[in-house]
Amino acid sequence: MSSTVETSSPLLDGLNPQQREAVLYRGHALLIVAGAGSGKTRVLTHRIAGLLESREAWPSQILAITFTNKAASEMRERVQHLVGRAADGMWISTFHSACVRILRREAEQFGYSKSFTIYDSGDTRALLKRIIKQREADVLGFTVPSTAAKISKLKNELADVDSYARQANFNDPNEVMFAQLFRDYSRELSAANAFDFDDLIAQTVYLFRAFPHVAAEYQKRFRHILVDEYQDTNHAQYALIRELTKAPEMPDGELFSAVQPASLTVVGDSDQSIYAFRGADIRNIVEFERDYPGARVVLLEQNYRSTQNILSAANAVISNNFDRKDKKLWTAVGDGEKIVGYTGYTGHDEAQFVADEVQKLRDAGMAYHDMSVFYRTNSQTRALEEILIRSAIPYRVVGGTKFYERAEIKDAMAYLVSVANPADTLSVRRILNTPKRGIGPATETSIATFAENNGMTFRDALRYAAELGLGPKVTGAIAELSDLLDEAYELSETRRDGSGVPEVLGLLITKSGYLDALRASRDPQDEARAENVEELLAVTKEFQRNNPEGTLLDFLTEVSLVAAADDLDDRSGSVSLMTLHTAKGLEFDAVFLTGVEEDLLPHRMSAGEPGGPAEERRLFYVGITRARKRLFISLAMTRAQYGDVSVALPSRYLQEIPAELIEWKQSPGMATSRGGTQPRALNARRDGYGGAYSIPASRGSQANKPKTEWSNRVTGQVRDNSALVLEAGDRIKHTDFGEGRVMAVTGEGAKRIAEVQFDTAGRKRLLIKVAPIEKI
DNA sequence: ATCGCTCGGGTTTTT
DNA sequence: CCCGAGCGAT
Repeated sequence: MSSTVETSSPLLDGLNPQQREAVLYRGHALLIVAGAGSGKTRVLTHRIAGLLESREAWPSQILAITFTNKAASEMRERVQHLVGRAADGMWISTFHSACVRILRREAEQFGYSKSFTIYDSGDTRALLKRIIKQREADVLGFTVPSTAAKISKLKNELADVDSYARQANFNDPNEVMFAQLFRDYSRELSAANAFDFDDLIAQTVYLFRAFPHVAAEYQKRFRHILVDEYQDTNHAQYALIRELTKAPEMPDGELFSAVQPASLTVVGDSDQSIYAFRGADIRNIVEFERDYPGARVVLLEQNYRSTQNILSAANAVISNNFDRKDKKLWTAVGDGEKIVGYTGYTGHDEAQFVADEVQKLRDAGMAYHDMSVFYRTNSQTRALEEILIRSAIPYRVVGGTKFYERAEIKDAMAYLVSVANPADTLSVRRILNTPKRGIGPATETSIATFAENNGMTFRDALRYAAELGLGPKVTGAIAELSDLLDEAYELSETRRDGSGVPEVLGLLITKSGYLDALRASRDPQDEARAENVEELLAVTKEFQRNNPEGTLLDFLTEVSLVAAADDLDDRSGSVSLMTLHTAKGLEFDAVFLTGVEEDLLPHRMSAGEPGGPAEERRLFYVGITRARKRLFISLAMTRAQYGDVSVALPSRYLQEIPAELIEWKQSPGMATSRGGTQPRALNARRDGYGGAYSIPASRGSQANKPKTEWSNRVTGQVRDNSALVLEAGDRIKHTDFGEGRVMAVTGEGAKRIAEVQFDTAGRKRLLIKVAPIEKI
């Protein structure tokens, strides 16, 4: 049914020929190989709008899948911009939320109830911990993380307990034990009416395979399926798409045989595949043409994001990966500035470089939120944060230890889950003695035993507190908790309309005494925890405002599926800090790639794995291609890890960037060449590296500056200068920068900032409260 | 049952 | 360095 969209349509304005082809092509399968920054979201949204405009599809017949909620809402917004309200009826969501939506509708078909809850990796770990202990599997060397990883891997490959057991070697006690653990885990999950992350996809595939009439419903409904970031799909996700793009199978043969399979559009870039560790299979995209014979392939190579210098660096790096389709990004915008490189003596030194450059960019008119700092591992944030705080640069860490992973938030959420899904024993156990009610492990066990003996859930066993033969105090505490959960349940049932979720949460955290316990605690951290719980209450109110019809279950689902990048607020006036993984799909005017060292990038854990170095190179490539105008690459010669420092070597990938593209403010060679105070071993190992970097002659003056400029001594001690009064004209002494004169003081209270002209280290902004300074 | 101490172990990336 | 587990004291 190939009707054509007029070539004069405004949908095609400003698109290059390849983009137009990708928008206009009509056929059963289309692969858009989209290099970084080549306008793939534009192509996808215009393609969707074209389908609607030409009446080839109703909104409800379109399913667009992304990996993050952020990408999904961005896509929805842009489609809305093109077609207005018609966007409302479309499914634009992540793999996970699309599957939750399907599973909630169909749960009863296969023995779940629609009130199932979703276990995050923390829940999974907690459950496995109990199971491993019960089976005493730890003596065989089973650990929670390794077991969790193995189960996850199997589920991503669509293996279940039975299929694992069938091929397991029963002479190997480890395999027997693992099968047992896997079985226990699966049993506990279904008893709790819960799915873990991997189940959401895998169970949907099972559902479709076991119930063809259910599958047929979705196969008929979705006529156009579009998948973003296809290179990051794992086997289960691949299988899900395959199921959805099959011709619907009818119980009695011919009736619907006229229904064609849905058309499939996938967009991806194998050079940006960085999730192999999570089961992503690059073959899904590489072999797409074989999977879908007759598929059209469109290549998008023109880049609309970065300068040519940045792209040339990216091209040069990625071309070192063999076994890839050659692809060269190019741009019409010109060379732009050179990449700036810097080698610090320590991680702190490197962080100071970042802070200084950030401030320079800001002074030149760039907004903080257009800059971002990337790193390979989350632990690298600490040094960066410390310096950014001192320099009074507003920043935010995206991802990392997330709000919803904090213990107090998980506690509060466990209360909500206990109300919404009483079968979820893990949650009920979690709140059983939180806050302290005098219910210890012994009592918990006797409740569990009672539940088992009487064939009821743990939650229901709480109703029989009196029959457990416990002391009056404990019995009363259990009954009180049970009553509270009942009361909250009643409330959630009667307030399904508007104010339900915040009211239920408010009731639970106040009447349980949880909030009061935090407030009354002597631990100063608990004050912040109480604030976090109140923050969660604010989140529920916000949720209810946005979803007046939203139920408690909807709220829990939404929270379970938020990802790191999702909460990135583009308009916050802060520099964002994130891992290279989180950075994928984002772009910034200025990007700082930090810690470009061996053992970090490539990370030492993956350097030895097959395909590891290639994947790490792609990660580096992803980082480079996030930058629009300015790219900074930095490393340190020594890196602190678990207390002591160790020598760091420049990453092998650094040498893959043509020397003429980088202007080193301090190259690895320079950093060591003046090394009177550097340990000898540091210089000795550098041989063979120094020569690879050209030292621009015009920058020679940099190297002659006194060493104090980038002192590597940064004290770790916490200080509080709240009492220090400074005003313009004062002389001060800084532990790192030496002496200087205060030029101006701005800000109030704890946020007072001094602008200081140092005698040798240049001009800096310092947060007075924490800066290591004294008046002289 | 709870609190606070010490000791030992583990350290990649995350929908 | 930061965490959780385990232990002893209250």
